[in-house]
Amino acid sequence: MNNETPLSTPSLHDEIVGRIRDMIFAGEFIGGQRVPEKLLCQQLSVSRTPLREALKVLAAEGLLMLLPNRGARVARMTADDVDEMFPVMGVLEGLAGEIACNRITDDQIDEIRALHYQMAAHHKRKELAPYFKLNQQIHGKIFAATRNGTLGSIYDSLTGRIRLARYRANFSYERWDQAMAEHEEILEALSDRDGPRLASVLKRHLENTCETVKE
Amino acid sequence: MNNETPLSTPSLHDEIVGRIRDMIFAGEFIGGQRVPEKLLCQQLSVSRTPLREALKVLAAEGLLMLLPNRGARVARMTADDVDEMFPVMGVLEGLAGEIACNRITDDQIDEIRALHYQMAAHHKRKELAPYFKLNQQIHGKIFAATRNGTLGSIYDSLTGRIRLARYRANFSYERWDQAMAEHEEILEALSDRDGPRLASVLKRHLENTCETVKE
DNA sequence: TTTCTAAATTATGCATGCAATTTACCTTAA
DNA sequence: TTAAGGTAAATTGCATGCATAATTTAGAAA
Repeated sequence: MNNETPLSTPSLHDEIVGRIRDMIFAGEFIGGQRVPEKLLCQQLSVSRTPLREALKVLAAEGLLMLLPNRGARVARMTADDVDEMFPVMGVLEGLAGEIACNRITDDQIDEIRALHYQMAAHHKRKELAPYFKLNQQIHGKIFAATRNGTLGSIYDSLTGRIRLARYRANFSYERWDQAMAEHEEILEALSDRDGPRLASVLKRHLENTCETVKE
Repeated sequence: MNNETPLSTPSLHDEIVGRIRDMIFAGEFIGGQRVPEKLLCQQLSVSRTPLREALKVLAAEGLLMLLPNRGARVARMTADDVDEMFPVMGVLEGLAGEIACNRITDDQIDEIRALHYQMAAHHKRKELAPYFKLNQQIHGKIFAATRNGTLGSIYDSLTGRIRLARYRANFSYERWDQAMAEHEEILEALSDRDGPRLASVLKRHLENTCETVKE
């Protein structure tokens, strides 16, 4: 028994859900291959019951496929799936932009501005990974500023599933520069609290992202 | 052991999820009161393991609240929750209208037309329950016509949660007439495959619905 | 050597049992 | 009579065990 982490008292299965989710995002079992319960039990040092409960939840989230009597597989995202998701993301981002402009506080704008400049620095130095992380945080903060939990959780779920698609296929520096320019505009629209403009920039920005993701 | 229903072979917990969902929608345990596992086990004649798996899934869907060591409760929808959900529904309906107009087949329009006239008949006779059912089916068919599973499942999830709110508070016949008129327009726009118009009608229609639901 | 079949192994689905936490009840004191 | 405390019952969380379905492996025939 290795004590990787104590797995503190409150609700073990929730903890497990989070851990497996992280493992999925870390790409630990890509390829849509079978994930034996026993193996996960050993890795997380829990028994099968809470593990199986966690698998059900993750399947409901769309991160896993559960085939009856045939175990769990990481959901594989097809190009069609991604095509389906982007228009939905588009209207959600647009709505988030509108609402955020009405509700965001000055402090929140400052936070986003800070992240933005950090991100710009990473862009300048062509540091892709930290750029992506900041990018994600900024979009997350915009959704947080809407103070609409429903909107936020749907967005999180969609971005999570999109992360399953192994992308950055035909990534180009040109597109990256474009994305960065769009982010400048996003920050401007947000500072001006110009809802319609923010919505339209976000939508355009997403279409750009979509093209990048879709190879 | 009563054999209420055979619970056929393929995946018991899925069956349970569906059944409990139906029970929730049927309003069997409203009020946000504790739902003892044992009781459900008896009612569904299953053991606790698959039942608990089902509860986790329903909690992930947002239909149940799971308090650690304190059992499951039906999620109670506050007015704020509904306020959050409607703008999201709005953009989703709008998007669905746009996409549906591009993709819907003549046969699908005919199906919706048939449902529409049935619904109109129920409206004329002031038969509320069948009206609601048809209404729901029509909106469902519009989403189905988009052939966008992501969009459809998010919509289903939201409508499901809205159904938890005990509404028809200040229902008025005037509003009902208005809703019916909007449905006429919906059918027209769909027949003309006029995406922007359909999107705008659906949005207006939803705002009307929203007012009705929110008392 | 290849392929088909069948047994053995493994994994999944569900039921049950035990420990821990919560809830209900009852006693006791103010 | 009410409030507080403690004990008992019930409920939840997790582990384990057994039955069934799936997969792998071994063997035999072509």
